[in-house]
Amino acid sequence: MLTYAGHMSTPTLLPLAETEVCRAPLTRQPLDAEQAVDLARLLKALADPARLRLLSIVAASEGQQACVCDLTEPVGLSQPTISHHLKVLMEAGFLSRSKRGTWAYYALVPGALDSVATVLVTA
Amino acid sequence: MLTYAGHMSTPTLLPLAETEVCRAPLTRQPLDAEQAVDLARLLKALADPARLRLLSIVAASEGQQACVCDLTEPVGLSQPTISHHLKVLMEAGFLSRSKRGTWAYYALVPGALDSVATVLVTA
DNA sequence: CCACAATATCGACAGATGTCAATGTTGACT
DNA sequence: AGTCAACATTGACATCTGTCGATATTGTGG
Repeated sequence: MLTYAGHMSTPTLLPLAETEVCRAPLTRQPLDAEQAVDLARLLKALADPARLRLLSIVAASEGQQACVCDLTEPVGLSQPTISHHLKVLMEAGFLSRSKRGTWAYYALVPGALDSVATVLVTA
Repeated sequence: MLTYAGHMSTPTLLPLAETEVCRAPLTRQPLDAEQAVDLARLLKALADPARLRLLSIVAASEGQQACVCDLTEPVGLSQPTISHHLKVLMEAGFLSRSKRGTWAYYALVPGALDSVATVLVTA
């Protein structure tokens, strides 16, 4: 689904998180090489302090969305660096981008973080 | 607790996973800089295909433990590289090591993966 | 059309990371 | 003691990554 107002960017790369939703916890049976690479790609996207803060700030914002100008100051990095991190999170499927006027609003992709959490859980 | 048979190695670095167990999901409120660095450190330890496979193989092994010689062949990397990855996972608090004779048995630290999963979950 | 504001992209650079071969350590067994 | 097996550590190397300044792109408003 994931229909948003405004112009929805079409990511050139496939949303990685989606390919990975329906996996059993990694503690149930060994992952093969391909599954490991896919999951590692998602975790790599999350494994950065700035990106984690970006995700949490977006999640805690009004309407679960925020524009770049709202994110630069609290994280304390330059605007190009923030844009870079947002792109990484988008390509991994954790964020979506909708453009309204000059502003680009980033929002959490529902279920993306949860699918990673599900794979990690031991139960 | 975490009492194991055999000689239990005492990691020189504090088990990072433990410091991080009691955090609310990152989507509830923004993480501060320190929390972000801590969580990123854990995710970095997980964000590698070889290490994910190591974790899953250990978890699926008899008694949730395996020695290095059992891990080298299925992962397809050299023994020093396997030892390196196991060390990373140990220092992050995901694996523990108990030595019996010449063999070093690695085992999942109960709850370590789950605590990361809990932080990631959206609910 | 022209300036300006918000983002994105590019190029460069320092530092981190994954990998292996070589070597060191430790314990078992004769 | 001596040898061998399992594992850890070291050193080196290529690659990846995070960061910024500079520049390009796109949309707004005069």
